[in-house]
Amino acid sequence: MNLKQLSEHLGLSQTTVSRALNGYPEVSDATRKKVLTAARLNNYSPNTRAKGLATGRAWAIGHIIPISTKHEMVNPIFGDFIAGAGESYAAAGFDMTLRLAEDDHIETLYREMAAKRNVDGILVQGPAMDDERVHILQDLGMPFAVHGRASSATTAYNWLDVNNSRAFERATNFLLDLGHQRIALINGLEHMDFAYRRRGGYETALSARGLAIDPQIMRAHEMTERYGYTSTRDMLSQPNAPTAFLVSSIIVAIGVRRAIEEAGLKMGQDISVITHDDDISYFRNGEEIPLFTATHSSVREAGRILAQILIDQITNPTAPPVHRLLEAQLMVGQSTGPAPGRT
Amino acid sequence: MNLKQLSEHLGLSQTTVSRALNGYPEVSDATRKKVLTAARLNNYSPNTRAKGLATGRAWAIGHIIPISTKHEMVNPIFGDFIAGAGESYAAAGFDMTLRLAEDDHIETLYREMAAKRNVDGILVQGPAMDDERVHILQDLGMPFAVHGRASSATTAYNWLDVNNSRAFERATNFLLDLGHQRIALINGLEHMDFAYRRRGGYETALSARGLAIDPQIMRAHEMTERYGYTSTRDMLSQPNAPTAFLVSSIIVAIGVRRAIEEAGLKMGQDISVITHDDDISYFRNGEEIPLFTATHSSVREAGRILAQILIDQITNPTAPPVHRLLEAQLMVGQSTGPAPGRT
DNA sequence: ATGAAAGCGCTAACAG
DNA sequence: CTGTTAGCGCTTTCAT
Repeated sequence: MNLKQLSEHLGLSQTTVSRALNGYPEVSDATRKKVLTAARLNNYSPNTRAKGLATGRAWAIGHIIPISTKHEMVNPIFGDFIAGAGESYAAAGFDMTLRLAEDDHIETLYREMAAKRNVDGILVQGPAMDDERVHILQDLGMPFAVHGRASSATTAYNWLDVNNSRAFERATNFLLDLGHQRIALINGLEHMDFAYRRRGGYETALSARGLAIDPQIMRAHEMTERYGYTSTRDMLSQPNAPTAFLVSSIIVAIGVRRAIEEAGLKMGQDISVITHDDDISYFRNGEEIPLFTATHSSVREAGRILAQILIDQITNPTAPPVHRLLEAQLMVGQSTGPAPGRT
Repeated sequence: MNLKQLSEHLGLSQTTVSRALNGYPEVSDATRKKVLTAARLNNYSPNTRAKGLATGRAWAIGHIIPISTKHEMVNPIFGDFIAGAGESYAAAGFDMTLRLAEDDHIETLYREMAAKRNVDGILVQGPAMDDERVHILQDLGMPFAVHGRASSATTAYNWLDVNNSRAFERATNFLLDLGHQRIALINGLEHMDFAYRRRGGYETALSARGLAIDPQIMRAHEMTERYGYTSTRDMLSQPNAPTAFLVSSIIVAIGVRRAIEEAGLKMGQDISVITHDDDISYFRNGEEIPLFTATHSSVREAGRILAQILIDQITNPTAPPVHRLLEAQLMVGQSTGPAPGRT
């Protein structure tokens, strides 16, 4: 059933029916009611492409997932984020268009999407320190919003981020307060913005207490379980082994915990571990790992907010960019114990 | 730059330019060459909505993710699957439209998508035993393909699945050959088709050797780490505890392993564990868990194949439905050890 | 308050 | 081989 058929069925013009359906004021209440019920009864929904062609809007938001670094997709927070974003999109009548792209084709893809006009805006995930995507999108005049921040960008743009440096500074202080002197940092790749900031917070806390930054107990790598395992095992076998670990991802922490167990050490007794991740979707039902979580309850909420920001931008292109910095909230679990000999 | 502008720029009609671009044979080679280079130089890409409106095709495939059971999104195989599907889509010029839906709104959503005509087909993931989606889509006349199978469906449809029952039968036999008599099954929710089939394979193998099916050492639940942990701990504390575990997901296996370690048992020595998952994306860099993997190398390949099947169906709607059953390949790792006292 | 008609950008008969 | 023309289904002036 299309608009023409519906209008013929009602004995009205397409115009009136369209206006009634879209809430224009110049339609009488009686006709509007008739139109709305008829539409419902006949299972009428406007054809998105026709509507888009007429309005110059695609009614879709693009999410581009880089595939060269598997990282993004596998990240357990990914699912929650797009679940939240999807809620906002659905409420506003937008679809979510997913595209997978090699890192080195990203610019071509953006240009193509802009030309094809099949998305009204793009949501950028996992920005690197000097992320080029921000510049490209600004260039293209394509509305966008970033989950995280791209430090290199100079002009204003829409973003939402967790306060990563503060979170790691507080986590480090927390461990220092417990008496730890050797705190290892097992970080993500530090060309990524979030990882860079996390390291900054860690170093700030150490420096503030006059402690040295020791590269021997700092690691940065793609966040896999294996990475957590090997780096922890490696550091534990060093002469001056760390007594605490600050871990940048819950996935990595699985490996960390395994290495600790294999070394015959007891979590929360011989050793302390704090894991930071934006969300805990993977372990939602397990409380054994202490966590920072964003105060806005979860990454899902972040997705919802950021998507709304992008929709607002699309709806009102002249409005200034918006950004939100969420504070992480410390949650302490059983495996965060005091430093050895300080029980 | 749109078609009109491009054609004016070239001094040709829109028709000729369109034909040249779309590879129609009745265009001279000279003109085609001219058109193609001009298109490239001017960064021309056809407007998807206009093209869709004219062709009656949306150039998009829908992936609907149920959100009531978080399960789907979090599942690590999810990412690989859509990565593979995305490749096929991109090659054929299709976009991927993602929608999140509550389980109980799925029919409404399907009807709406069919009416809006913003997807040409739907890819169904994670089918349950008596999945209604197959029937609804057949009803709507919407092309679709299923990753897995919906056992209840009587008419033919497109699907691709791993041979779950054979895989679990072989895994069970493998453990039986090692001398195990008490093999626990830690399965997914058994209203899901894959879990139902897996249990079938397990029971077949036991029955073939005249062993009893013991509900005491069988579990079925949402596949979380905690579930693996608690159910394993529970079963290990039973009087006649299992000496081997057959686990239905790599995530669950993390919990299983933790419970085993906590019980002071040694993997591959006191106890055996076999984990089945369609893919190993999460632990791609870790070899410590034995796995079945689909012979087609990975779920990514499955996504690629199934997407292509769907595209073929859309392109040629009269062709009969296609299905593929992939055999799992047994891969044995260090933690699959002999039964206790049989070294 | 309602309708007629133009047009969004493209494809696909139909002509030549 | 190339061009003219009529839609695809909707929104949106412009009339009435």
